Amino acid sequence: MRDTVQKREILTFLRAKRQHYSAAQIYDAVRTKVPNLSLGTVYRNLGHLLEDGEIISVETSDKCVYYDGFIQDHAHFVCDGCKNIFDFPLKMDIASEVLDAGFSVESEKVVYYGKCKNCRDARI
Amino acid sequence: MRDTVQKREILTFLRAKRQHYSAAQIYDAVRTKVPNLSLGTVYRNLGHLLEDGEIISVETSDKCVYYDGFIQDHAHFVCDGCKNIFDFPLKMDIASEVLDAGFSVESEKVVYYGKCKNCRDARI
DNA sequence: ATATGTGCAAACTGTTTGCACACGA
DNA sequence: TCGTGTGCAAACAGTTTGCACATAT
Repeated sequence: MRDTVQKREILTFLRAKRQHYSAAQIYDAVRTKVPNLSLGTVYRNLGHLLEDGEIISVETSDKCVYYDGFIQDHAHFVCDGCKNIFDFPLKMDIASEVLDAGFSVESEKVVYYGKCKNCRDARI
Repeated sequence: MRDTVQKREILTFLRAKRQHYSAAQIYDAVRTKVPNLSLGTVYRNLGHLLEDGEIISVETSDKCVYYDGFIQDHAHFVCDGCKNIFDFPLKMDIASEVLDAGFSVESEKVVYYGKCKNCRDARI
């Protein structure tokens, strides 16, 4: 896997803040650094980075995938109100039945849905 | 919410087996009962059923959503090899930090990724 | 030098929607 | 009857891909 400006800037952007971005948001942001970046390139790089485990993805009920440069195990909370995604620690044991069944677990995703404090208080 | 043949057959189909189906698979299957069913109707009904909590959805890394008529809390295991989705018990405490933060959790989704026993043995 | 990445645009795929008609209550 | 659901087809949005060119190694 070759080292290109595009890939480097995408990864730098995703690592800069502990937030979660769609491909389109990444495209818009990174284009300020790499003006004629194309969306196809964003998708291709996100694919590579996912495969290499340099980023993770969050599938919400939303129609698009969100990407996360913070790759330590953690759970996500998706707010029904403001649609923000929050990180939370993950203290979870893989159900022993999975291992008993002879399955090998490579990764796990935990997503909570509900209302964050702000939206709950504001009744959004 | 009105009681229609289409809705009833979709729900019956999803409840018949403890499996997970895409909208297209549901469409194909239910069309044997309701010959001129349309895919739009399938999507509209899946939307209603989800809202009413009569079914749940599983977002895998796949591009389409899978629907599940078994709605007791449980985790899903998505096999990288055969792409099958398996059910497992969910024994998980919501991270206390979520509640401490004043967030209200309405639902949670836990998905494991890896290889099921067959695919692991067969090295698929 | 050469294989891999890029930009661009077109293609693809799952999903949504507007409309006229059908049907459940 | 009247409001909601349906079938159909077209529209949509996110994502993928083929191609010719560029670039990292």
